[in-house]
Amino acid sequence: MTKYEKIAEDVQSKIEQGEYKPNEQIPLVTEMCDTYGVSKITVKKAMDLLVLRGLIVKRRGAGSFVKNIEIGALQSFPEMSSQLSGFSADYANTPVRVTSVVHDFSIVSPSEKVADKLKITSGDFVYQICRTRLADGVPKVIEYTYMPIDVIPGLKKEDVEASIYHHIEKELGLTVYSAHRTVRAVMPTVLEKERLSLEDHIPLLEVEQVAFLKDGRIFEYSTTRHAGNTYEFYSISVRENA
Amino acid sequence: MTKYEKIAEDVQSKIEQGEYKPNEQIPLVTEMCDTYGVSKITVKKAMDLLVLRGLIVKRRGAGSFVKNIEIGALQSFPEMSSQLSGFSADYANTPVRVTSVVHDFSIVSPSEKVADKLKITSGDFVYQICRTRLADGVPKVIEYTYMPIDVIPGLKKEDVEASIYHHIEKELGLTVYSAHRTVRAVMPTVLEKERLSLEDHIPLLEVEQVAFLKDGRIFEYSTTRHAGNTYEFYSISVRENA
DNA sequence: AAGTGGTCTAGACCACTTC
DNA sequence: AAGTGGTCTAGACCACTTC
Repeated sequence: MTKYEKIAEDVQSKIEQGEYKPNEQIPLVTEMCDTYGVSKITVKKAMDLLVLRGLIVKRRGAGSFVKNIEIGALQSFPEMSSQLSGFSADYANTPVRVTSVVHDFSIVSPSEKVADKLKITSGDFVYQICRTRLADGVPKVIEYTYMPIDVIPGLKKEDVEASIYHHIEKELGLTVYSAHRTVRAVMPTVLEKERLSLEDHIPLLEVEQVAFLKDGRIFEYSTTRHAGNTYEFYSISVRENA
Repeated sequence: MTKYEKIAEDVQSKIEQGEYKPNEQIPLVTEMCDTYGVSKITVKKAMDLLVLRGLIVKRRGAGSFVKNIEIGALQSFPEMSSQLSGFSADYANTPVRVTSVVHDFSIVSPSEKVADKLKITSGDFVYQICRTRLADGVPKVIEYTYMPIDVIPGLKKEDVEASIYHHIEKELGLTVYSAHRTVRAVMPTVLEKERLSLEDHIPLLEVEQVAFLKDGRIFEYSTTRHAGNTYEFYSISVRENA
């Protein structure tokens, strides 16, 4: 772990512990340089991370301050906002038991749309996966996933039943890097309504995603449809020239 | 504009113009130092901006590469993802005419929930605004907005009929800094269905937002409900230790 | 006028990829 | 072994806020 990551963690934990309270000023850059024994630019880089996480605001000429937000929400918030680790990880630190019903796990030639999203040709093969994910037995979301078999080799039924991200990061040693998402409100199909055990007239939150590995390759095109009354999508936007 | 902003703009425009193509390597950091006559860390800062915008990936030991994405989508994408400028700005560079129907513009004591979101007491007053926004006469979204009158003084009916953000940034000289958002799928109420001229069984995308000024003050709590078939929410997530 | 954070440099050293 | 980007420093100078 780098120095700036350590400093960011330390300050974040002090905010979470209530040592630095909402609206309160945090120590000056120069003080932190002394405290942590680093240069100014390293402190700045650490604090920039906390700005991106939505925890502090910096005001040139005045100092840096804890944002006036729900501290209780912090534990989940920063993680939710990047959301690069999949459904299983959302519940990793909870007692909730995650299971999957696999409706489809096959290798097919991609449709034109899927090939276009994955930036492959229709001659390449892809995994086609459809799963319902359940939390403590309650269906939460239906996932439609496509992954090039060249990029994610060796995917097995067991992985699909458990966690695909585990296979990618732990078995293959690849790193999930970024995701481009589009979110919309939709109505379920008859089949989805049944699979999610939905009442009438419950909308779904659809998240369409193209996901990239650290080496720049696209490894996934997926559409997830979340039962509207049980899922929220979080996002923190910050001016670039913060 | 700073050096790193200029460099980021230059490289981004070269990507948009197709001079640097998807999957192609962009010039080395050392080359860019020569090209732009700056130090390494300035080039790095510029390229970090493009990483956050989802345009490039950087690979230590190998170089930096244009992401394999739709270049055509770029014009809208980076702006959409920060979305800090309101509905009017979304259409600022288009020929679309934005209008508003103001259903409510009053000053009230906030409910407990609103006071909590705005971090004020129920003794403070807030503007309570409900508007339907239309693009070329077609209703697109209903906004429910609350703003403390102390933070945004002098808001008038004309501002609410035109652009509130214009009043905030141009009249008051304040800067919108960041927003924390929660997105869900919901069904319209009977009234919303009428105001948005919706067919039966069309869901809405609800965006609940707490927005901050550069000086750290919360200036807005709003809920916007977008007609589901006409609105998409974009988001780019990137690993922090990119 | 004093104090804050922001930008930028030149350069040392390091982690990682590629060959 | 050679080449890539990443981290970090010490310090100069600047933009902005506060008094």
